[in-house]
Amino acid sequence: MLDIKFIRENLDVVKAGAAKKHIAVDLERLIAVDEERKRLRQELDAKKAEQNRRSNEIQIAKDLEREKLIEQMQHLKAGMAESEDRLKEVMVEWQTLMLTIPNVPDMSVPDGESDEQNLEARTWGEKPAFSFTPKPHHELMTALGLADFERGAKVAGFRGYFLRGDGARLLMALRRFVEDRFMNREGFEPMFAPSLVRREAFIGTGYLPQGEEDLYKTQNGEYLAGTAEVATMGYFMNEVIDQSMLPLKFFAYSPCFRREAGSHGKDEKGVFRVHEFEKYEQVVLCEADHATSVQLHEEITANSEKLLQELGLHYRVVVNCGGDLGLGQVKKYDLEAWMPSENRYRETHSASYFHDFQTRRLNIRYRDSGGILRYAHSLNNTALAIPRILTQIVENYQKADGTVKVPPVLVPHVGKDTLGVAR
RNA sequence: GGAGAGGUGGCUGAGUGGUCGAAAGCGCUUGACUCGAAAUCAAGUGUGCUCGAAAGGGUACCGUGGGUUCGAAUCCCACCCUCUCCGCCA
Repeated sequence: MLDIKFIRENLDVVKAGAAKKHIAVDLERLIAVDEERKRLRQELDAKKAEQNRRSNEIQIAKDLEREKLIEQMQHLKAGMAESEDRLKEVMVEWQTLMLTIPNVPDMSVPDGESDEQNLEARTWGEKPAFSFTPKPHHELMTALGLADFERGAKVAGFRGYFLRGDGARLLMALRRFVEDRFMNREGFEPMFAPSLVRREAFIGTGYLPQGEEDLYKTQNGEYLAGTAEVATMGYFMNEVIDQSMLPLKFFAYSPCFRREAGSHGKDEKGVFRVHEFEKYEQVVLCEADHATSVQLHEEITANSEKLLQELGLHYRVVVNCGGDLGLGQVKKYDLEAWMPSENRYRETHSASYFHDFQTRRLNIRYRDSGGILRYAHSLNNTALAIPRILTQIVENYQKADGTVKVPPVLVPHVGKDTLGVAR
C-alpha cells in the first residue's frame, strides 16, 4: 500500500508506475473518494464535537432542563447516523481502491509487458556441452527411479510426485547444503514458519485480495502459503521494532502450496511446477532508506548466486521488466539456471524489494533516532526452492549413459557421486 | 471436541454508565542536585485521522465488529485470541 498523501502529491509518478507495471488503476476515482472521505470525516468530527459538548451539559443539568437537552440531542443524532453510514461506505471503497494501487517501480526497471522483456544483467559459468541430446529432467528421473510421477498422480492428483531413492537423497542433500550455508555463514536467523496462515498476512504481503485463485484455502478460512515470506513478514505485523534490531535477516523455511491456477498446460511434466514443495526463503526488514534496501537487495541476490555457483549451475541474472513485477515490488531480479532440454534459462530464485509497501499494509514500524515512527523496508529472495532446483541439477549433470553425476558439493551429503547406480 | 477464566498505554495493574486517553507503580526523556554516577526531587512521556504556517485545536482508539444510551473501557450480541482443566494426538 502506498501512503495516500504520497499518492495525492505524486499522482503522475504513481500513474506512470502503474502503467509501467501494466496494471490498470483508477486514480481519479481514488482521489475523488479520498476527497469525499475527508469531507465526511470533517463534517462528522464537527458533529461529534457538538455532541460531546452537549453531553457534558446534560451531565450537569437537572430535571426539566436536562430533559430538554436530551430531547435536542435526539434530533442532532438523527442527522449523524446518515453521515456515519455514508462514511463507512466511502471507507470501504477507499480501502478497496488503496489495495489496488501498485508500488512505483524503480527507474532502473526496464519497460516491458512480460518476462520476455526482462533484461539480462549478467551470466555465470558456461552452458554445458553435450555429445548427445540432453533429456528432460522428468525422463531422467523416471528412468533412474528418482521420481515416480505416475504414482504421484495416482495418490496426490495432477502435478503430484514422489521422490524416492537417489531422488529423495538428492533433495535431502540439498536441504543440508543450503541449511549449512545459511545457518553457519550468512548471519541470518533461521526461522521455521507456518504455512497455514490467516488472511491478514496475505493482504499485508500483497498476495491478497487479488490472488485468491492461486491459494488453497481451508474450511476454517486460513490459506496455505506459497512462500514462507507471508508468515515471516506477518510475524512482525502491528509491531514497533527496536531500531537496533535492524536489519533483521531471516532464513525462513516452510512447506509451500500453490494452486497454479491459470498455468494449466505449463510445465506439466516433472517437478518444475508443482502444487506442493518446500522453500528456504531470505526475508529481510531494514530501515526505511532506499540505499539500504538496494544494498541488501544486492546482498541477498549474491547469497543465492553463490549457491548456484557452488552447485556448478550455469545461470543468468535478469532484471525483471515492469510488466513482470508484482503489485508491491519496486525491483526484482530473477536468477535463472540453464535448462538443457529446453535450451533456455528457467527461474530458480526471485529477489525483490518493496520499500514500505508491505510494512505499511502490515503496520510494521520502528522508531528512528529522531523518535519518529517509520515503516520499515522489506525484501525477500529465494534461498533454495526444492524440488525445483533438482530439475536443473539433473539435466545439467546428465551423462551419455543416462546416469546423472552428483554435483561435487553434494557428494558428501548424497553419499555417492552418481545417481541411479549402486554405490 | 467439552468446561471454566480472561484480553486496558512500553510493562505490571486499577477502573462496572458521565469531567476517563484512562489511577498507581515501573520504565523512558529532560531539568535540578553532584566532580561524575547512584539515590532524590520536578516536569514531561501513546497512536491514527483531520484542521492549522506554527503554537495548538477537533475526533477516534481500552482484542475485533455490531448494538443499547443524551453519554460506553464499563451494559448487550457476534467473532478472534490467550490461559487452566478434561479428551485426543506427532
